[in-house]
Amino acid sequence: MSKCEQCIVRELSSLKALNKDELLKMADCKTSYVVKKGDPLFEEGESLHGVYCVKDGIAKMTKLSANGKDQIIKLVKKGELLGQRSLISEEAANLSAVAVEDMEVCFIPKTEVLQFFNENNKFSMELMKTICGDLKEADDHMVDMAQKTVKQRLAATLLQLEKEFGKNEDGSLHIQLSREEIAGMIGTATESCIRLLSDLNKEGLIEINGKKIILVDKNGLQRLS
Amino acid sequence: MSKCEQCIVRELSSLKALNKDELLKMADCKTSYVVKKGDPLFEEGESLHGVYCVKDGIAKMTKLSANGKDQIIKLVKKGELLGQRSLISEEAANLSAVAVEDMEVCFIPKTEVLQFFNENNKFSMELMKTICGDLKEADDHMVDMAQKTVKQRLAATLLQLEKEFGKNEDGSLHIQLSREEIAGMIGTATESCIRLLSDLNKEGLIEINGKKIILVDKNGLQRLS
DNA sequence: ATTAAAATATGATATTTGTCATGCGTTTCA
DNA sequence: TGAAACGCATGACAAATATCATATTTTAAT
Repeated sequence: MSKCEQCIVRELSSLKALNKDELLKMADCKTSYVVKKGDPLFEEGESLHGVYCVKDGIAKMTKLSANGKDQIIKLVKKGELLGQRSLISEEAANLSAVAVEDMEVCFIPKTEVLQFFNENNKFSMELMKTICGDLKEADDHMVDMAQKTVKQRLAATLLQLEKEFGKNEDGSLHIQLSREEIAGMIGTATESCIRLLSDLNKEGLIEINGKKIILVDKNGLQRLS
Repeated sequence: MSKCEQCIVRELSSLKALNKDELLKMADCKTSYVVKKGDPLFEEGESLHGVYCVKDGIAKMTKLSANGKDQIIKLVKKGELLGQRSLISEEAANLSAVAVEDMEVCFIPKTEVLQFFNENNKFSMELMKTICGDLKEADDHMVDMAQKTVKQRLAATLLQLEKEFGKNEDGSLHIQLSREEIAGMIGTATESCIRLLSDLNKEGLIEINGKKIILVDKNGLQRLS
């Protein structure tokens, strides 16, 4: 069992507020998993018995809409925690979490997290700030959803993907999503998404090579969004 | 200065977790306001120095979009708190709060709320649960925004308005919003909103008498949404 | 290596939604 | 009290987006 004390990604989440004793305790009760691309960590409606700390890889948080399409609410990357809200609310998961690329995660049981939460003020404050940040983001996102065109949302999403997940040496987005997933992020039909990507390509704002997408004219994309 | 101890609306929010001493302390430092319909409590970008407790009336939380339209994120009614997120995040307000009808509110300074938050575990837990609830709602709302048609969102919104704010003796919605405000809730153009209300009227699902709206066929609306 | 399945791409078309113009009744206020 | 501003309503049209069909390419499985 690896030591949480030496785990770097811990520094990126609320867990950075934990002290040495708490880290030792956590190392004792956590379990590590590997989750393959496409596999779920948990499903909407499931009741969670702890939180997941993402050591590596990326997950998408999705919700199934009435018409059968998966809407992607948020992408979660290395260092972030999954399932915090359900834990606090004492409710079943509102969203599903599915690996977008192979992941390494640690599962930390509910009892431990709640104990840290109750006994370590700094930790609870950090956790709250994270959730408040999610709320702000969700509100902002909602305005975009309601008021921007699909093309504007696509441009904004591409910029966000590069900013949040970086790019490869060849300049292409590091995170590789299917067209269907991109459509699920911006809230549109897959065909529309493909079509608009083609448009952006023709307009010289991006460059498409199969699954690889390069943002050629970021200022242009910014102006568009 | 009225006593918080005897204030009924307090029971409806996280403030119900406060003990007698804390309530006495709060009564000492709070200030009461009357806010007229259309007047703002605070504006997006402003930094808040406390939270507002709504004693009576309704406020809309809005965000101005790039194209100049006000998107309504949430309606806040008697018993709810305003500005909690900004307080925890230590950030400027992300949304504006404007009275939709005449309001009575109490302002509670930041220092007090933070002290309760740090010293009263039950209070902080309640506050967190409220914010978690807001987050869940925002996520759900986002899916609707992305995947439902304007008409479906209108139907859902009308049902929500009746459920949340009740109806008058004549069966009409108690809360009176302008067409522009309803459009701002569902994220569409005012004209589209008016047109779809007319449609629902013609289809016999609702009945319109000027500003009064009666939900005639709630099952029908439910099916639609 | 070959076939089946899935993802990507594009055209044609229907539907939804936004925009602009205009009219009418109410409210506001100088 | 009369003009101006505003909210509501509707038509005409344009633009955005979804849907259906079909082809091509890529990926996965046997």
